Amino acid sequence: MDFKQIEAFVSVVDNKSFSKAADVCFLTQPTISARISSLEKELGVRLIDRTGREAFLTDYGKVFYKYAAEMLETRNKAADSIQDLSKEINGIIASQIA
Amino acid sequence: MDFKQIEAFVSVVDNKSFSKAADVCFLTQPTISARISSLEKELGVRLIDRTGREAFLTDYGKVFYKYAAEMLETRNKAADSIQDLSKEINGIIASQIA
DNA sequence: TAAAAATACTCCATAGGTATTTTAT
DNA sequence: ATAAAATACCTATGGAGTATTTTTA
Repeated sequence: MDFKQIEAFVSVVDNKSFSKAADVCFLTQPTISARISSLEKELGVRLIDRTGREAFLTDYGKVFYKYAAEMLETRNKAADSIQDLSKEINGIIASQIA
Repeated sequence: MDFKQIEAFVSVVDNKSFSKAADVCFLTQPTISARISSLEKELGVRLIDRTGREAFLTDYGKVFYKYAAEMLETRNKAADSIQDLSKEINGIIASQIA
């Protein structure tokens, strides 16, 4: 499991389309397809049903989606926390020099 | 940010050593080094202080560690939930056939 | 028939290993 | 002097693109 796969999955779900997700992520449609396929292969289940014009979640996909959102959120929070601490520490260092 | 990097980080912290982490993860020490370095480069801060025999957390590392643990936990829960649902559904299908 | 996804293929980047050097106790 | 991490280097895998085919509404 990989953040790139997770991002692709969430984007496909949010956009209800592989090609739209590709546009939003600045990637090509085959790249999105590959990421979704490899994620599904890894989990051993189909997450997205793409028979028909709209891509929609399978039961597995519904379960996975909330974990996916949580993982992305935690990752973003982690990066933000590090940046905040970094600014704080740099501020302290700057005031020591002055 | 990448689950491989996160796993390496957590393992180094837990084992207080790059080489022990490598053994535990069935990888080589340079691979662990590379994963830690790339994670630190990405975040722009040092997570682990490796002056001295023991590898220990920096202030940034302490902050990052809890998010790292949470991301791994969520990932594992996601995989488990999918496996559980898969077994449940397969059970239902099996009983339909019988 | 037109749209959206899948497939085939090619290429390049990077991940990971081995061998070695550096560093710090 | 020794143990641990860093670095250099090489290779192979796979990630991502383009072009094309398949599918289904």
